[in-house]
Order: sequence, then C-alpha cells, then structure tokens
Amino acid sequence: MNALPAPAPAAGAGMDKRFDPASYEGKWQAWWDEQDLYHCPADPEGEGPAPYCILIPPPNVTGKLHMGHALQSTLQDLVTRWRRMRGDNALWLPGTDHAGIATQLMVERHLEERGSSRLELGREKFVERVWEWKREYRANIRGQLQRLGASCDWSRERFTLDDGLARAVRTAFVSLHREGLIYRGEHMVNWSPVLRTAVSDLEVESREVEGTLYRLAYPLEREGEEEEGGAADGGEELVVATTRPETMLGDTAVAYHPDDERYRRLAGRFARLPILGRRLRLVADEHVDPEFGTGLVKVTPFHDPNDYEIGRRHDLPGVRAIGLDGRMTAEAGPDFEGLDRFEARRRVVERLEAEGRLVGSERHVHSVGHSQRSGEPVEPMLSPQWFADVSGMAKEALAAVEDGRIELIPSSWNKTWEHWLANIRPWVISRQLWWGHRIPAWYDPDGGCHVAMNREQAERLAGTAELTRDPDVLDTWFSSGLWPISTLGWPDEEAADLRTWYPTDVLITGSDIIFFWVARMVMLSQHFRGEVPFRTVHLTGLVRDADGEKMSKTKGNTLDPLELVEEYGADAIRFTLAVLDVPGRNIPVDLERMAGYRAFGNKIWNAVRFALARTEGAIVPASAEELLGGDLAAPERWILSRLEATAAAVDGALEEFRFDRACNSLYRFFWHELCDWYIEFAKPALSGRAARPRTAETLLFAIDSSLRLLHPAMPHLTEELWQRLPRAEAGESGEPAPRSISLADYPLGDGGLAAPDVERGMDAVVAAVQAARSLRRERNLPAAAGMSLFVEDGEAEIVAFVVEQAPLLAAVAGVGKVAAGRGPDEAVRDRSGGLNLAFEVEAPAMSEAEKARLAKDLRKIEAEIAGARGRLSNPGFLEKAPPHVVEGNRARLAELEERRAAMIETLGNP
RNA sequence: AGGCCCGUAGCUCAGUUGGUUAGAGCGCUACGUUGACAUCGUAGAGGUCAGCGGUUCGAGUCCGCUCGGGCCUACCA
Repeated sequence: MNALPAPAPAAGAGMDKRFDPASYEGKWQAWWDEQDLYHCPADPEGEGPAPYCILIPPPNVTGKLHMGHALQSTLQDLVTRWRRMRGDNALWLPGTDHAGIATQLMVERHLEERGSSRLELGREKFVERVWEWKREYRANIRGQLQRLGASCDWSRERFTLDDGLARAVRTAFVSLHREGLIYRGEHMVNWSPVLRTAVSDLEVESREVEGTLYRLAYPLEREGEEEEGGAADGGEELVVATTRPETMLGDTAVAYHPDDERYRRLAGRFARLPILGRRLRLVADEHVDPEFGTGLVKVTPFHDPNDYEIGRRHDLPGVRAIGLDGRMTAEAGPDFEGLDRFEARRRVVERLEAEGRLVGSERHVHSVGHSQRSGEPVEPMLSPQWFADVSGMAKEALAAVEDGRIELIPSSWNKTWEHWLANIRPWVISRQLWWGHRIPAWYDPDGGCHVAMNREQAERLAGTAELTRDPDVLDTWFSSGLWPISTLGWPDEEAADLRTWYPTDVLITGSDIIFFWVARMVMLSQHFRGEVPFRTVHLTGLVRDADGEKMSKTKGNTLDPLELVEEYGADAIRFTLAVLDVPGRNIPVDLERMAGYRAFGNKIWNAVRFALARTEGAIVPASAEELLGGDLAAPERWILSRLEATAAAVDGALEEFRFDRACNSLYRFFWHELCDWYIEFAKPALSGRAARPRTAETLLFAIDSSLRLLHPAMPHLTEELWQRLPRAEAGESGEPAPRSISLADYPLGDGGLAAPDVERGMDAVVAAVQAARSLRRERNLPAAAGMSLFVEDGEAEIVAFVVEQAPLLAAVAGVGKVAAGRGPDEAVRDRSGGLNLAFEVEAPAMSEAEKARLAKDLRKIEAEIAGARGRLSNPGFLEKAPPHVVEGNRARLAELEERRAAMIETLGNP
C-alpha cells in the first residue's frame, strides 16, 4: 500500500490556539476522496465483513441541497461511519433523480428567458438540453454533499436515467404489463392544464378555497314529452347546486338519491339544460347527499370524478366541455368556445342570470385540488393514460409493516401507512412530458399496442416495422420506486452488489414522501425481489426555523446549508441536526444552538491542545488492558469508567437511531465529565505536584476514544485531532493505527473499564467540591481563603475515599485539609453526596441572603420529608409498591433528615 | 369528516415499560482571566409539566373530555 501521508502535521506539533474549521475541513474531504477510503468491495459470497447499506434518497438532479437534505445526509453519513467503524462493509450509495416535472419546468423557464421554448426546440433537442443541465448540476449535488463530509461510495453513484436504471425501468414495465398490472385505459385523472399532463392523486394537494355555491334552475320537461328539442317552458324547475357553473356545459343528467321522497316521482323524466338546451336524464344515485343543497346534483361525467362514476353506473353519455389546455371546447357552444375555464365561469353565470336561471348564490368554503408543482386547480379530465394496479403489491407492503419485516420509526406512522395502502387506487404512471423514461410501448397502424423492451422486440411482436412509439414518459416515482433494486444491479439477479447488499438496512428520509416514494419502493421491490427493500425506515421531521415556522422562500426564513458550513463549519451543522432529530418531531434549527455546538468543537480542540501540550513523551495506550495494568488511581479509573458507560450509551442509542441521545451523551461526557472534572483533576498530577500513575496515558486514551466516538457526528474535527495524537511507531507494538480515524474501531463500552465503586466515591468527591464552591460563593470568600473539611458522617468506605482524595479537593476547591471526624462547632454544616460535611472557614457571618436561601431550602426539604413520611405510613404504598421503591423512600427520608439537621445546625451558628 | 402528533423553565426542546428530588442548550443574574478553552469557568435565579375529570399506594408519563397548535388522508356537488 502506498498511501499518501495524512496531511496533518506530525504528532505533537503545536496547535493553533484558534479553532477554525475552515482551516481543515476541505483538506480532509479532499484527502478522504484521494485515498478512496469509502469504496466498498462487493462480496456476493458473504465472505468478508457483514454488509450494511444505506441508499440515499436521490436529490433532484437540478436542485440545490436544502436543510432537509443536510439533515438526512447527516444522519445517513453518521450511521454509515458508525457501522464502518464497527467493522461492517458499510455502503452509502449516492445518486440523483431526474425529477421529470421539476427539471423540465426549470429548463423550460430557462428557455423562456431566452425567448425560446420547448416546442421551438423540438423533443430531441430539448431532451439533449436537459441532459446538459443534468451534467452541470449533478456535480453540484456531489460537491455539496462532500462539503458536509459525506462518506458515500462515489464509484457507485447512480442517476435514475442511467442505462442500467433505464433497463430496470423497462424490465419492470414490461413485466408488470405482462402480468396485467399495467394497462392503458381512458379514465378520470387529475389534469394540470398548466403542465399539460396528468398527475397522480399524490401530486394534488387540496386547499381551502372560498368559492360560491350557485343555485341553478333547470327546467323539467313535461311528463310524456318525448321528442328531442321539445319546449319545456312554463313547467317545473329543478334547482341544482354547484360551485363550478361552467361545467354545466358538459352536463348530461341530473341526479337525486333513490330514497329521496321529493324526487322519486321524477324517475324516467328529463330536464333541459339551460343555454345549450341539451336534454338531461334524471337518474337516481346513491352518491347524492339528500341533505346537501336541494338534494339534486347536476352530472358532468367528463369533468368530475364522482359524476364520472354516476355516468358509468347509469350509462350516461359524456360531453367534453373543457379541453386539455383548460379552455372551453366547441362542445361548450360557440359563445364559450376558447374561453379559459375561469372566464367561462363568469360568462356562464352572467348568461344564466340574464336568462333567469340563476336562483341563488352563497359564499361557500370548500377544498379544491391544486397541482402541487404548478399551483393551479387541477381539472378532473377523462384521458387515455397508463395505469398501474398496485392493489396486490399494496397488500404485501401493508403486511411487511404489520408483521415487522419493516419497522417504521416513529411507529406512529403505522396507522397512516395502513390507511393509505388499504385504500389505494390505481396509479396513473404516464406523464405527458418529454423528460423521463419513455414508455416502452409502440402502436401499429391499426392502433394495436405492443409493449416491449425495445423497438426491435416490438416490431417482432407487431409483425411490422411501421410503429410509432408512445410519446409519454413515466412518472418519476416509478423509477425512484425501483431505486433499491435498480441501483444494486437488478434486473441482473446475479449482480454482485445486489447479492451483497440487498435487502438494505435503513432508509432515512423525510416523512413527506412516505407514500410518493417509501411505499412505492416497498411495493415494487417486494414484487420483483420477494423481499423487503430495507428493514428500518427512519422518518425525519421537517426542518423548521428557530420559531418552529416552516422554511419557505416567500417567508425568507430559509437557511442555506453551504452558507452555514462557512459560518459554523460542517461538523457543527451535523451535530446540531443530529441532536435535534427526535423521532416524530420537527427540527427547529436555532442558529444560537448551532453556535453552541461550534463552541463544542472549540472545547474539543482546546482539550486536545491541552492534552498534547501536557503529556509530552506519552503515547496513546494500545489497549484498555495495557492501561489498566498500570495500577491506576481513583480519578483515572473514574474517567475510564465514565468513558465506558458513555460508549455503551452512544452505541446503544445509535442502534435505535436515537441520534439525539447519542449526541447528548457525547456532549455531556466530553464537556462536563472529561473537561470539567477529569482534566482539572489531571492538572496537578501532570504538573508533578501530585503525581499519579499514568495520568497522561489515561488522558490520551480518553481523548482517543472520545474522538472515535464523536467521529460519525463530527468527522472533520475528529480526523484533524486524531491524526495528531502520539502513537507507538508502527511495528513497535501490535497493529499499526489505521490511516484514518474513520477506519478505526468504534468503542463499544465493553472494555472492562466499569468501576461502580470508584464512581460512587467520586460522586461524593464531586458533591463535596460543589458544596465547598457554593459556600465560597455564598460567603464571598476569595479563592485563596483557607478552608478545611471534616467528614462527620457517612458510609465508612465513602468517607475514607473522600479523605483519600484530599489532593483533588485541594486542587479544584481550595480545601486545604480533609479529615474524618467531628469539626468545630462553628463549622458550616451541609449534607451532600450522602455525607455529613462540616466546613471550617474564616468567614464573616452569614449574610441575610444566605440565611434566606437556607430557610427556603429548609422549607422545601421539610415538605419533602412530609411527603416521604406520608408515603411510608400509607399501608397501600407499603403493600403494593415494589420493595426497591419503598427502600428508596426510606433512604431518601433518612438522607433528608440528616440534611435538615445539618442545615439547622448551620442556621443556629452566628 | 376520519386518523396522527404536539402543548414541560423567558426561548427551542429532552424526559425509555407510571416510582423517590422534572433535565439540557441558549438566554438571564453575580463573580472570576499568572497559559487548554472568554467560542471559557464557578455559583445562582427560573417550572401548580395547557385545563378538568378518572384509574392507581403513586400520574409529566395511562384513560376520557375541553381548549390551543401542527400534520396526513378523504371529500360535500
């Protein structure tokens, strides 16, 4: 191996006092890339380390990474780095999505700005143009991910329109078609007049709209009146209610509920459509709500999904009154032809009013489906499209979550999952766009349709070369739905990657695309592989601003991850996002908090700087055993025990994808145990004032382990610092250290370092230190003022432990003397850490403020004593509460009484 | 209309199967700088856990209702 040397300075070199992430983040990103550290070998026979795989939710190729991507990428990278350090063959497979509508719109807009258009270029040239854009933007996404420290295997980068993926798409299409699950038909679909394409139900979002409910009077034909076009004036009128009067031009019937007594007599009769004079059948249909409006519904089979169903049930004709461009057709009559549908609405109302057919109108709030991409109301439209019947696959997907083969995190999504899949409807998979996977279907001159992998096959099937290819492309989500199998090599069942990594392990994505994407992947992957595509789905919340508001460009509260990288460093962003990821909650990104985690980086930087400067000559011990062999004193055993507990907590939290807990444990340990206490305890030992065995090695060991624990969350900082740690020369003892911290072992918390007794003792020492400091502060004693501590009572072992650790108390609390036994009467007494403490101080008398505080504490303690006594004298509690709880209460009561006695004694002193 | 989630310190949020004293970060107050870090340290203040009722020896935690906020799905022409 001729690895490039790590770009960091040699161990022991002086560190800049200034903590500046920009000075090293880019350097390490480049080095990781050069070293090709994250390339994963396929291992189809399963001979090497356990496989682990995460597939990136492919960002839109023309997009720019936003905070949601930053969040998800951070978590994916965190898991990948963690599994890699645990020894797995951990693959994070990157890629991008061609994003049909979004990308096409973007390029069209661009052309428009240049006075050109898609139609002017023509299909072929336009698609070529989009490919150019794609090439330009793909590099952007990659660069942005790298700036966040992503450890993807870039050699496996995929794009949803790659040859391999295109083959997967065609194979899936042909196969589903052969199974009868994909079919072409003319059905009611959501049509976007702006995009001029059909969109699926999921691409329609309903918005509350304040509209008008118009009441229209349709003349009823006289009974027995048979001939078409007969007059109907002077007779009865039927009043129907509608929010879309323009659709009346496409009416072919009026419906009422079959049980509606008011209208049953109308069976078999006809009404006359105002303006156009069309004859309308009267039909009885269950769908009509007799309570709403007049209980009569105008029926427009071609422009309303419910009316379409009514039309089918009653074999009604349909009239296409609105065209694909959202304008009225010739069928709508010469007065309206060519008008935009909303203009037509105004004109129709005017006209009806003039004809006396408008009998009322009222404001009416209702929800209207809008095209998610283009924003305008969708037009329900009868249109020939390709559909996928996914009901069978949906059942399987439902079962996978129900029986636990797939775990959704948080599980509160289970019900939503179930509800959607149980009520799934056919999926419109064709789009009238140019950018995407073209549907592999060809038509012969007789209109016969031939679905095949390619033109040659289709020609063979058709027996003619005179074929025209279907112009439509597939819904983008059809190809993303195949992502778990297509990226790994399917349809080649023997593909090495597929055999190595399928099924993948965890999917980390936003909950907003659970149906668009997650459900489709589960359905399609299970269908073609007979196995779930991933075992766990970690659904993240939405990234919000610090006030919990949704980020949006119009509100101007968006954050750009790359700008944040410049200001705070990638590691601070990663840590912030990871610590805020609590299952089931949104992620309120607070920049002050991010600044706090940048400060955490500074803390780590300086702790290492301190350690390197003060442990000259020492090296990181090769193992915990070696270190323990050195007859360590209490502070060393304590910090190692705490390190062990932290490692176990972090690893456990990561197993459950509780990134917040993992990060909080690390933060607390590094800052509040290692820095606040251990380093302070180590100072006198390192300076030789109170030497202890192997303090330097212990500190280096704790730092080395901490950096490894922190690495998945903060890869740059930890690499930078870890490379500086002094180690044995290669060959001197055991294996050489890996090239990069990202290849080092992850501490698991099973190193035999736990020392519960030492922890109990140290807890008492810490409590005594805090009591001393508190007293000093309370009485305004200068740091230099002498202070002695008498440990008057407590568990014998703990008392002895604290007395033995007198040098620590001296070093961090200025306590000159620590002894067991009764202190002077005038000492200040406290009960802390299970010990009765008496501090002898040369102090002015207690201040009024201190007296007041003590009195307040005393009241609180007395209330608590009363509570504990109450519980302990309650027979129900004694009988039913578990013994350890009762015991805990007894101990607590005793403790409180000791504490109260100490306080009363202190209050009694002058 | 149905389903889901949330309401805890000034702010943003933790709080594992109900169990003794409800935590963190930021902010706030006071004090502190002869070399790890002022991107710091020490000591503090601050909460009737939205409200009401219930289950229980015991409820922030479980159940019901009310109020407030958010999300998802479906839909009323």
